This record gives sequence, C-alpha cells and structure tokens, in this order.
Amino acid sequence: MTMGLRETKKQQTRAALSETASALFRERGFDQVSVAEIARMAGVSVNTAFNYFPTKEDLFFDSQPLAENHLADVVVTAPSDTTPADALLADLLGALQRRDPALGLCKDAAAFWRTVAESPTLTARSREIAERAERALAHALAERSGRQTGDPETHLLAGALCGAYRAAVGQIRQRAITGEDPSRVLDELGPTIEYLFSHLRGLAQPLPPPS
Amino acid sequence: MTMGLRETKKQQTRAALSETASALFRERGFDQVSVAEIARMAGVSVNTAFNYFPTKEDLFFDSQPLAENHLADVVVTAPSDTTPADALLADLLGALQRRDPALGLCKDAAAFWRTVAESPTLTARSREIAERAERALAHALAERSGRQTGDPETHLLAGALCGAYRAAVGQIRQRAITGEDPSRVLDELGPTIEYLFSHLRGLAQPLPPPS
DNA sequence: ACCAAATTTGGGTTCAGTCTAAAATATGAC
DNA sequence: GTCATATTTTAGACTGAACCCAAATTTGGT
Repeated sequence: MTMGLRETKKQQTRAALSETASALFRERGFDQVSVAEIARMAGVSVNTAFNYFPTKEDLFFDSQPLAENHLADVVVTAPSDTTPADALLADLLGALQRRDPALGLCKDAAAFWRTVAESPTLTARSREIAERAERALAHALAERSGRQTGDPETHLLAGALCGAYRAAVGQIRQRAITGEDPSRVLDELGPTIEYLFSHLRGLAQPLPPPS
Repeated sequence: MTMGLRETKKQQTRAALSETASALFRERGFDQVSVAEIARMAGVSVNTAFNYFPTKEDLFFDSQPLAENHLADVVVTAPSDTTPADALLADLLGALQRRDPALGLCKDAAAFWRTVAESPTLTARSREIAERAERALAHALAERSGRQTGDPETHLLAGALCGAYRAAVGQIRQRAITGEDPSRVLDELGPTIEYLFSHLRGLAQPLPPPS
C-alpha cells in the first residue's frame, strides 16, 4: 500500500517526462519538438520515454486527457424522462456557461486547443478519440433503451447526435482560439445550438416501428 | 495538345507506381508494404515515388479516390423543394440499391474497405476526408439557404447530417466487410436509415427565428 | 547536334518507433 | 549487510516515412 521506492521513482520519471513535454509543446508547438529532446531535458533516455508513452501524442495528451466517455456519461446519468438530445444540449450549454476548459474558453485552454489545431498529428488523434466517444455513446444509448449493443439504430442515432455535438464544440473552440470573448461566444452560438438540438429531440425517444 | 513524350512518360510512371502499389496493398495490406518496395517493383527510385505521391496514403487512395465533395454535390443538385436530409437519404438508399462500391457492396470493394479498416493510417486518412466532406456540405448548405459561408448554423446542421450519413455508411461497410449478403444489408439497414433521416428532415428547412 | 528545362536519381538527414541485449537498480530473503 | 531475483533503464542498431540537395539523365525546341 505504501508504494515502495521503485514505484515512487516510476511516477517521478513519468511526471518529469509529462511536464517537460507539456512545457516544450506549449512554447514551441507539437511538431517543433522531438521526443529525443524531451527525453534529454527530462534526464532520461529516449527508450525510457517510449517506455512510458507509447507515442508522442500520448506525451501531449497526458496533461489534458480527452474524455472519451463524456458523451456516454452524460446520457447515462441523465434523468430517465430526458431525451438524449436534451441531455447533451444541457451539457453543452452548461459547459459554455461555466467556461469549461474542454471548450477552450480560458487563456491556457485556448492555447492548448490552438496547439492541437496547428498539428495534423494531434488533430488526427482527437478525431480518433471523437470516434471512440461516438461508439461509447452508441453503447450508452443501447443500454438506455434496453436494446442490444451493436443495434444499428443506436449507432445511427449516436452518429447524428455526436455529429451535432462535435460541430458545436468545434465552432466554440474555433472562436475561443481566435480569442473571441466567451460571453459573446455564448450569445452567438447558444441559441443556434439550442435550436439545432431541439430538432434532434424528436429522434431520440420513439423506437422504430417493429414493422 | 498531343501530349509530348515527356508527358506520356510521366503518366506511365505514375500509373506504374499506382498499379504496383495497388496490387501489393491488395495482397499484403497497407502496413506490410513499404514505399521503397513499391518503387523498386515499379522500376523507379524512392524519391520519384514521393515525387508523384506526397505520402504513402496517396499511393493507396489513388486507385479508389474518396469523393470528398459527394455530400455537397448531392445537396447542391437536389431539386429545390427537397430538404437536404431527404436528398442525402435518397442518395444513400440509391447507393445501397445499386450496390455502390463506395459502400463496399461488391467483392473487391469489400476487400478495399477491409484494407482501410485494418490500417490505422488509412482509417485516419479517411476520417480526414470525412471532415473535409462535412465542411463542403456546410458550404453547400449555406449556399442553398442564401446564407453566408461560415454561418455557424450551417456547420451544426452539416455536423448532424454528416454524422448520421457517416454512421450509416459505416454500418453498411462493416457488414460488407464481414461478407454479409448485400440484399440482406439493404433489408436490415434500409428501414432504420429511412427512419433516422425522416426525423432529420424537420431540421433542415426552417431558418432559425431572427430573434 | 546542342542548349535549356524538366525529371530522375543517389546520398544524406531527421524523426518516430521497435528490438535486443546488456547495465543499473530496487526488493526480499537470509 | 549481502546475495539472488525481478524490474527498470540504457545503449545501440535498425526500419520506414518523408525531406533536401546537387549531380546526372532525358526531353523539347531549334
């Protein structure tokens, strides 16, 4: 339980790597920093770096991990008389109002997402996460409606909801990156988002006719 | 006009690269073939290969290019009394019935998409294309509704429509890959797709209240 | 046949990522 | 404390994608 010296050192090494990586990426961008450089500055060999972080991207997202289960959680924890669309809408508006860092609505979060946007590799990784989030959402929707996992209907529904959600987040982040005022973003996008999701509402609850 | 020897040779080289790549990829998969090998078998240097195809993925998708403007085209060319959702639905069902290769609904197309699915790199690339397709769709929607490009509403709408479309195509391709009978796929997914898009219909036409 | 422009090539370099075998280090038993 | 064992770290070599340059080749026009 007390975690021996071995375990402690491992955590230190890991933290050292993650932190120096984070600092370097922040000041120079993802593609302008090599893993070798990070390892050197963390006082460790390149092999050790790859031992803790299988890819360079993992080194980046360690400090600010992308929550791939967020959408599913939102839907699962929503009260049972709420449609998935409404649950996601509420989540989005809430995040907007509380200036959630995941949306880039504060100085350093904006810098984080700018770094992501500037690197094709990181953008690709975040698309991958989004895809996993969509699958998780499909799973959650299936659970909620008592359907078996893998039911095509839940996947299509998840696709539409996730597509809308991602587009909304994308618009928000884009504005956050360009340094737009958060409350202006809220005013500008809030109604549009609300409008869109209100139309998505109808598509959630009724199961398709069993024909 | 007649295309001199120079141009002819270029096309030959290009074709040789594309074809040998295609053959190698088909029989061994994307990651099990190196650009060096392709170049060698095409009787050309590695540098020349990269001269014609900036990345290895381009070498793959040259034979079966992903149409990143398809969605936009569908919406643009649809009769003006049709909603975008209906246009996309019709396109999808049409492709399903005519066993469009883009859906993997024939032997070699299924193999193509299996190869894509088995390679993280190729999957990433196809996600990238999908994103561009979504942007193009947003642009087309803006055009259609006389709005200015970049209007957030069109982006959100495109996100939802594109999300649904992609999920549908994903389901179809997955079944095609596992060798399911195309007409069974149609029976199984057709109604679900129709159901989903019919609910998306309402969200297309009415512009948001000007507040 | 010759010159200029375009194409191809060889060689070199960087960087991510993998592998193996050898050093360094912690742990537990005595 | 010391020794055997397990774990971590390291050096070193290697592959594959991708970029760069300068030299060699080929082609088009004359």
